[in-house]
Amino acid sequence: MLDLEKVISAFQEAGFRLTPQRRAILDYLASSDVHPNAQQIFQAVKKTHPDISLATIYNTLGTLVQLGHLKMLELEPDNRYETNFTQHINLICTICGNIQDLEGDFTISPAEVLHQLGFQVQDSRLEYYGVCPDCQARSKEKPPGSSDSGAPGT
Amino acid sequence: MLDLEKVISAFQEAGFRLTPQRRAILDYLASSDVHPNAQQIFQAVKKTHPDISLATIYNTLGTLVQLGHLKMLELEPDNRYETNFTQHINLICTICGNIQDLEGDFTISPAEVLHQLGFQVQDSRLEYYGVCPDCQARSKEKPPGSSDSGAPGT
DNA sequence: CTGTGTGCAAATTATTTGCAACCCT
DNA sequence: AGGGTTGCAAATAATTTGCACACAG
Repeated sequence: MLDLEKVISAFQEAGFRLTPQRRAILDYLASSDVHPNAQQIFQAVKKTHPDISLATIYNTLGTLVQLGHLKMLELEPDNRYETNFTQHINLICTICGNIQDLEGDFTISPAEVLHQLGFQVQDSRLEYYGVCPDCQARSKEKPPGSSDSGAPGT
Repeated sequence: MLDLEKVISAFQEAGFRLTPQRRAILDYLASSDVHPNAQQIFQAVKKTHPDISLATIYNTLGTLVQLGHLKMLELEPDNRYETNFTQHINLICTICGNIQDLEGDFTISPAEVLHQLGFQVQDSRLEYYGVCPDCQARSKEKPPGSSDSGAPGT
């Protein structure tokens, strides 16, 4: 899923070093099709880097999210990360916790999902993230680059 | 948004008491069109019940979620709650944090959202929660009502 | 050398839990 | 009286941060 080469070059172009720890995290993300949380990544990377700390995991994940190569899925009780940036649906099993990607647009109905994949939809959640009209207007008042602009971050 | 009478009777039919604290929380939820988090509810209810504790807020919210009258929105850095159970889209502004409900089905495109509401979509998230095929098969092996059935939860 | 990145440990924050007192029925 | 409910405080747990050392450019 994660394009290792692209991420590595983007990483370095942005002025970040590709340390062994970061490389190991990237390798894990590139090799797995799961939607891991920080702990899972930590445990996996510890096998080859026993001294790595959770802080490094979080640092690297944060950097990857900033660079746009990783997406954070806010899911109780912790956050999970995914490398799939296509418009897709996450099918989340409320019993086993498994998350499956369903490629395609958003127009597929729960009934179709059940018919095609056997996934029984009980609930759904759709969110659009962006800039509301008020904040758009507000950003036009002050030219961008004013002193106190809050970080628009994700 | 929240149907006070319905919730109150459901509350009592389920064997829960309608205490003044719970009543105050319900009143707040019924009166506001925001998607509050626990802290906001806490602060609001404290005005009339200065001694109320956060634990009571969480208890009540949990009960309401169980009874199906409240929906938890997992959003960093904390959870928010909404009373809107219709199929709708949450428009979340990444600058001011405001959340607006957009009624309707899921087929409206980001371009349409921008055109109709002026909300500039940067990212989206769609999740279907339910039971995956494996877990469906597993539940058929043991007749329902076996000893260890995990709570399917939200 | 210089500064980025790391590991460690402490700090922060949201949420949960144990428990004694309380109040409704 | 009795059990659900509360407030308080302590416990959990995920994530962030401060800092000194390590290492790469």
